[in-house]
Amino acid sequence: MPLAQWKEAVLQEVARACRTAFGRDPEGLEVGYPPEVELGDFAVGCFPLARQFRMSPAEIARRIVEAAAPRPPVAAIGASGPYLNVTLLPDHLFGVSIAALREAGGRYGDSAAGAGRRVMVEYLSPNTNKPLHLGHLRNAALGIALVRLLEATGHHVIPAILINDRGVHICKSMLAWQRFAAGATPESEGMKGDHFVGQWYVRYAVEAEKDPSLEAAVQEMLQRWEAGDPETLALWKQMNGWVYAGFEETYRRFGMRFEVFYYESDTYRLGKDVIADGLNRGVFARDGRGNVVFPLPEKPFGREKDGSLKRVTVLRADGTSLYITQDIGTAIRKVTEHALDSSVYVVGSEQEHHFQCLFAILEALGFPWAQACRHLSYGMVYLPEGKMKSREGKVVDADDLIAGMVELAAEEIRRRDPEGRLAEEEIRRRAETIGVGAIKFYLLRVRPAQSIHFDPAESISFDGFTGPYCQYAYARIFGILEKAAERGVSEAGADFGRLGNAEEKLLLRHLLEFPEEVAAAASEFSPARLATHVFHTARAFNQFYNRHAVLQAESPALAAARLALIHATALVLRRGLELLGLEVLENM
RNA sequence: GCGCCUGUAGCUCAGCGGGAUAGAGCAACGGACUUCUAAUCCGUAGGCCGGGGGUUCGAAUCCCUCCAGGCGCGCCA
Repeated sequence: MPLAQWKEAVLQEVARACRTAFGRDPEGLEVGYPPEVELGDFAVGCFPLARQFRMSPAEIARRIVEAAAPRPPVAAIGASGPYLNVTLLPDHLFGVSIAALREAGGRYGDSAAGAGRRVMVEYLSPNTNKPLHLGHLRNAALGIALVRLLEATGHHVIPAILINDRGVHICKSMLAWQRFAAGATPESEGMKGDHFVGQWYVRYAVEAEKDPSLEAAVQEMLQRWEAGDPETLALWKQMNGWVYAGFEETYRRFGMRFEVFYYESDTYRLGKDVIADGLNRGVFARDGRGNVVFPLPEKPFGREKDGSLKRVTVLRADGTSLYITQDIGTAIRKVTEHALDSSVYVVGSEQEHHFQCLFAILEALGFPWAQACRHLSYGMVYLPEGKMKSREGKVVDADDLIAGMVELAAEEIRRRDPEGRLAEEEIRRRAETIGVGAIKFYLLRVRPAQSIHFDPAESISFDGFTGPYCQYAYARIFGILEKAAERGVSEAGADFGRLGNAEEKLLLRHLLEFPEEVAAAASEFSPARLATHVFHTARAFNQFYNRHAVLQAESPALAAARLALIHATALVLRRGLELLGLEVLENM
């Protein structure tokens, strides 16, 4: 981590000057950056020293500068009010940093904070009665990025999905198909399986409006399903099979990957034994109606109006289970089957209370890993008209959105290739990477806690703070590297002492900060933080690119140094985008 | 009623373990392609950082309070 090394060098040099000036080591100093790169590479505010030396920070800064006798890698220390601005020798700063970065290669930015820890990340909980929508894509984008971020920080990550494949809602599409489809299949209709089934779910709602008796028929079907009626199970399996085939396509296209699939039809019976055991041990209690309840600790949950502890019902009096019953069972099953240290749930913020309860219960049951479990909560995705409601048909379908974005990207590619040199296959390949990347970046660029107001016009933009902007910067660098090879320009003989203009310094700073940003994004569960940094890096490159020539630089030694700098930039952009779940293109 | 989240430029957002003149992107206006890809860059304009109080040498950032919006608050999932 070269950045830590530079900061340490800065602190040591400041400390040395401080000893000369005051005869004592400074305490509590931190290294930051000056507001303008021209002022220096690093900055140290002298505020913490005011108490120590009983002097104004500005006066302390002045005296330290007076006493400074900079040694490599420090080139100069200047004072600006209460701040010390430290400039490093460019051949050290650029040379060492770039060498370290190139050495790390595709693993630059990785760390070992989570080494040895096994964590399951569960994301996306689709229902098998309708296709995925925009909300699922936000969930997926966050899940994909979180998996990669945790891996980059040394965790062993097991990506998992929980599929809601049973219940009344599933029976509705089954019933509608049975009554009205006349044997139609996805194949016969030429439809993607999940869309095909979703169509019958919608049809049910339409028909139930006209014929209230369908409600009872659905309940009956659910009972047959629970009783294990072979015919019902066969239909259920067939229709779910169609849906899974459709989902598979969307998973693949959006880059979702799951190692473990949990099905609610398997897990919905779990948890009862644990609850019985907890009841015996006094973790749970029975309320007046015979329900098994868990009294929520006052600390985070507060109390009821009457002063009693709030509680959640974990098992109904009649012994039937609830959502949380099976979640308790599934959580334990996950840990025991995969030897986990912790479990992460990527689920919408409307379930925050549910997960707080779940974790509190697991902790009360005495599971040591409960404290390490986390809920990555994210806000809603609103459409211009309001919240997405699948039953009202006001949704943005995931497949439609992806296809639309890919098509827009293809149009843009064709517009930039008026002579039609690109093969159709190549256009499609690029459009896929750009279109999907645009969606992912759009969904990741704001903090998870923020709700997203989906703006169709803005979401299809490829300019500014977008995925394609970052991908474009990478492609530009790749173009230069390609041309360098053609022209026989290499990085050999690079003189890093010639680097150091404002654009180069700013770019290098972003490269140096990358590892910290990756670590922070992982520990804060905030891919948005990394998205911002990748964008800033791409922008810093574009600014450099527009002002300075690489291959046509004033001297071969400078050209070689710049080549090394942009090569390092490409590595950071690629890795950063990769951690966000985006792919890069060598040509756009 | 209670809990959590959110409130920063016309719009969408970043910054919020306090520190130099509050930053982007979009939209608007004006510039830059004979030169490594203009999906780019530069410039102009646009802010009582929701209101009020407090802590501090210093507050968008910490504390209190109020206002507005969202989500949730045992026996739905």
